[in-house]
Amino acid sequence: MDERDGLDRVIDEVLLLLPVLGRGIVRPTEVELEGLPEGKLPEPSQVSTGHIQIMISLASGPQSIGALADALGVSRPAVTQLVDRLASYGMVERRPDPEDGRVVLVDYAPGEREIAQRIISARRRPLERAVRRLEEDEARVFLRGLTFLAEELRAERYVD
Amino acid sequence: MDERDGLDRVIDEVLLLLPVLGRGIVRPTEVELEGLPEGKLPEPSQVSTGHIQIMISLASGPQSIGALADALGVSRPAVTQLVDRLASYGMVERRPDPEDGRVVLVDYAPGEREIAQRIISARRRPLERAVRRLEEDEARVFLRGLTFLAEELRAERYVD
DNA sequence: GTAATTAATTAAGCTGCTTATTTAAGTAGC
DNA sequence: GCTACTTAAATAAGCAGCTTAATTAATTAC
Repeated sequence: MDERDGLDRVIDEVLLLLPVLGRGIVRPTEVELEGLPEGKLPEPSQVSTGHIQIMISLASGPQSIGALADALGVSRPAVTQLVDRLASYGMVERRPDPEDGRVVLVDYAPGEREIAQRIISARRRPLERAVRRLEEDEARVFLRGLTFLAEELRAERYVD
Repeated sequence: MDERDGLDRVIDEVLLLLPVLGRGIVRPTEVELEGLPEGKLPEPSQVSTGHIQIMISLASGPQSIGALADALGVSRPAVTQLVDRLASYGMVERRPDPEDGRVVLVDYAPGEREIAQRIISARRRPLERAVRRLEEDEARVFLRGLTFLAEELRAERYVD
């Protein structure tokens, strides 16, 4: 009884908190170029979650559009669009796959790898600050909660 | 040293998980009307986080557009739009404020309060399942983590 | 009673996603 | 070696949710 109430209250609070988080997470943020070579990115460069996910994925080597779509959990056209934008920033390049003429491999443009790394770090910063306000075992619990939530959301979506 | 590594790994995993969550949270979901009076909502009714937030806010009485905007953390025009849609579903109504002719009060349409309640419950379900996979004290830690994250994201945004 | 403020709406525009369609390249069957 | 199927990506059209800037209407201040 007591436990139900306690959990229910927590659930309600999370329910109120999630939308704020969702918007904060998904919304693009201006990239601070502190210390970056000027002119590499056009001034009002905005980087969204999708862009970050792609940059992270490319860290393990060139990827096809399809592979990126699967990694991001979005459709192929969505990735085409995200890559278009990153390419227009000069951040990534498209290359034909020598082994299969149909696939397009996406990779960092020359020298952009470490710039991407710095952008990822910037994006990671608020998250890092938040997690560091927790003890290590608490942080693990936090991650577990997020994982559960992602699983349940996914399950809900595919119930149809 | 060891702790840094441990936390860093957790942070990286969260970084990868957040976009998926963000999309899952923000994206509208079809409302299952099981047991609801037919015809109340047009068939392909989609309810997004913003709509849910408004429905929850209205539980504590009629609210002005401005109050809702503050509660949701979005602009006034955004709320106007969300309310438009909910009104088109017949879920809410606009009413003039007798005390101030400029403000528009938003309230549940007659009889819609409990329907809203059921929609909120449906939306709450995956979240509830996720949280119930945690112990109560873990759930509290989870909520704390989310709160910290929301705070840090907000701080980041207003640093400019 | 004119001027400044405030609340909401309208307008225009952008991002990120979707599905359906098209184009191009690879694979099989005969 | 040509036709037919499949597969990868891009293009097209469209929608939701947000933004800022401009407009309309009501209130308050002097």
